[in-house]
Amino acid sequence: MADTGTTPRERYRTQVRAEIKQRAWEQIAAAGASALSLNAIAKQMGMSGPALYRYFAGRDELITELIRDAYRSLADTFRATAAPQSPADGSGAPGAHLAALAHTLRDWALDDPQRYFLIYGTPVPGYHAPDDITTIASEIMATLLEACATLPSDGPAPFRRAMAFWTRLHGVLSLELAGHFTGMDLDPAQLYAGEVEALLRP
Amino acid sequence: MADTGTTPRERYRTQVRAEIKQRAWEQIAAAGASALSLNAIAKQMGMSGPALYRYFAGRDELITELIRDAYRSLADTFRATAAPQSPADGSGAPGAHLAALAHTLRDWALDDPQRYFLIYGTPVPGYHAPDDITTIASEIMATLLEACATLPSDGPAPFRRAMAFWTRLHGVLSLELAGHFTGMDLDPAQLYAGEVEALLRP
DNA sequence: CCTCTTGCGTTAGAACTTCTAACGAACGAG
DNA sequence: CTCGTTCGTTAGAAGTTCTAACGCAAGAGG
Repeated sequence: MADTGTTPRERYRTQVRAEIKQRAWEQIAAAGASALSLNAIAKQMGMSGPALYRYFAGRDELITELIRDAYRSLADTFRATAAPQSPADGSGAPGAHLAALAHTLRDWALDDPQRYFLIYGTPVPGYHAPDDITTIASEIMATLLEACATLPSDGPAPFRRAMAFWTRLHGVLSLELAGHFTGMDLDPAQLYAGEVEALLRP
Repeated sequence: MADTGTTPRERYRTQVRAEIKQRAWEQIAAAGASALSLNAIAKQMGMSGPALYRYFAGRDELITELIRDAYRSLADTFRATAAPQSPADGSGAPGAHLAALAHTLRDWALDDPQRYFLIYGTPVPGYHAPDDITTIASEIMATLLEACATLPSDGPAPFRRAMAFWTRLHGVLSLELAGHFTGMDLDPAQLYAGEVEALLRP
């Protein structure tokens, strides 16, 4: 499976890169992105520090790669979320695709909260993502926009609807993932579902 | 002004602590909380590294103190946001207090985005805020709840309304502050105002 | 099959970081 | 004026990222 690359060298290289990234994700899930340590990853893999620099130019490039993978993962997950049996003319349930996207988003975020925050969390003031990453970001937005365009248009314009969808769901989701709802006698899933429902009937 | 403490020693101590925190805020605003360096602060203040440990037990305690100050600042700013000339019986403009809180929140966040993210940004998996900080957090929530309770009650219950207020405004605000709207031909202030308006008429 | 270039992992070390320990000096209370 | 507390210092341990130089192993070309 997945013999990326032709030569044995390339295969080995991509395999090691993949393992490095996997350990990096484990560290990030455990203690956040700021606690990611190249040295610790190297030790876990049984090799000594600077060896990792054969695979990533540095900590920043590794993190950027993880951010790219996170965007890619969300974009693919969004794309794979088909409108459930809607006959392309938008009959069936009108907002089924949007609702499916909403629940896909929440599942994806809950699956790895720190991955979500790598995309939508606290920005680093100096940092600017490379162009290909912003391209993936607009892919995500495009998927959302398409789903909004299939709705009956007696409500707001597709773009306004998409922005409301994005901002409101991110609002609930990020506060939930950050733990701001704990001890508040509140079911985050229900709050989320309530916002989705409100979004589908304006 | 503000001669906190009686003895000269205490005055000097609180003054140095204040300067340390101020430099810390500058660093955080410039490069994010993860780039905060005690050594750099010490050098800026003309003293050598470990001297700061007389004033803060370590980096974590300093950051916790900054988080506390951020919460305190937001709570005070919220409390100071009076309902504009509403005669206590809730006549006048019904949602004036809520609208004022909304704009106060945005102004406060724009004034120092990293301070906002210190409260509502990416959480550190291991970290749990001390009890007094969660107390301040509930102060903020209480202010919001009170403002929601003065609304005509043909809409949702005050608690639901407060949650919608919180999550929706945080959704728009955090995405704006993180720069996710750049290059999107969209006025964040307008989007924000639109959400506020929608919040006031359900 | 043999060479030879390319790539990988190593150690050494510089420049950082947080943080502890021990020392000396200055300050203020008695 | 003395004496104890507090402050700032330097030294150093244990981390971190990252560069440089070295040796070895593995694949490519003759």
